[in-house]
Amino acid sequence: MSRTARECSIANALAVVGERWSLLALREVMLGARRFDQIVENTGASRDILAARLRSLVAAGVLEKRQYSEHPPRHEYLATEAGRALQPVLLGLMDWGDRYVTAGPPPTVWRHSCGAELRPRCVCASCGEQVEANGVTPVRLGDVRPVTDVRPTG
Amino acid sequence: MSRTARECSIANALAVVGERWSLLALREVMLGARRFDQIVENTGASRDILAARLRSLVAAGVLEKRQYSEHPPRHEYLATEAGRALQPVLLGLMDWGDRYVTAGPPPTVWRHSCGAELRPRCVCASCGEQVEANGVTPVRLGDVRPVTDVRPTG
DNA sequence: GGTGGTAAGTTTGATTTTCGGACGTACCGT
DNA sequence: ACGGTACGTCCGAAAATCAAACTTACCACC
Repeated sequence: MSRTARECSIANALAVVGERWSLLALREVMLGARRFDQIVENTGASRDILAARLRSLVAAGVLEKRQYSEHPPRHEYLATEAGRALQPVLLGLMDWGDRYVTAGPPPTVWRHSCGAELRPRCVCASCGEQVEANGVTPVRLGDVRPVTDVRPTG
Repeated sequence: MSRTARECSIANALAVVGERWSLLALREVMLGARRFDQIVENTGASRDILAARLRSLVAAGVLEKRQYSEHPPRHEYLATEAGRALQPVLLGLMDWGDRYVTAGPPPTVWRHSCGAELRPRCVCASCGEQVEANGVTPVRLGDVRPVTDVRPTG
């Protein structure tokens, strides 16, 4: 594994949702595709990898697995509060992808409860101003320290 | 590769910055660690993988590679406008990691230009209200279509 | 002019992960 | 009994990742 790394909540967050297919699986659950085969179809992940990802997301408390039929046994995946709290990350990625990667118009559009087409903005909770990269400065940094393993177990 | 997948800017964004170490490398550049050895030390990535990630981020227009010394030849990496535009994603991940993953106090703290400790919030650009997961509904979804390759070239 | 150090990678060979297709299990409908 | 659906697991092949050693290019000191 790695020798040293900065102690950092970005790294910690990515250890939980940063592996391939994890955020896309969460996206599907948020979009209402809650069943295994739908998530496979809509993400394009391999069945075994997706099963592993869903297991680890459930273990991390991001998703919840619920049985909605006993005969036959059928399950669905729901976002927990922690999972719903990732919405800003998904919306941020979508907005960035719309602007800098996707050619043509945004493939997916959301509506906010105010009635408008949702365009997410990142603002400072204190002053309400939009956060610009040059208006933000690190004031305390996590230490760089020896690590044995950066990655999630499982 | 995969058979089908949803056309989606989240997936497109992740094809550019979703591989392991990419966002952590960008984090380091944002924090002011612009040189190769610093990024290796602070992320914990292998040198060869990091070199590949930096190459692909430069190719995608997220980072820029600049020579700051000719003798000896030395280089640094800077965030482009597209790279700086990922700040909300990094802050969103950090905030989520602080809340749901990292034990104890936030390892890294930023200050906003207003003087306050930065706490990022995701709001609707139209009404300014904070975006809650249950206040957002998809109104148009990208098609699920056959794909040959979801991943970035390189 | 030889030794040591720094910076930015590249090479190497072993390990780990991912891939997609086939298979398994449990049930339902006809 | 046969076909279909849902939710995975298993398999061997292919690709990605790992850590350490090596390379190149320069500078500083003795």
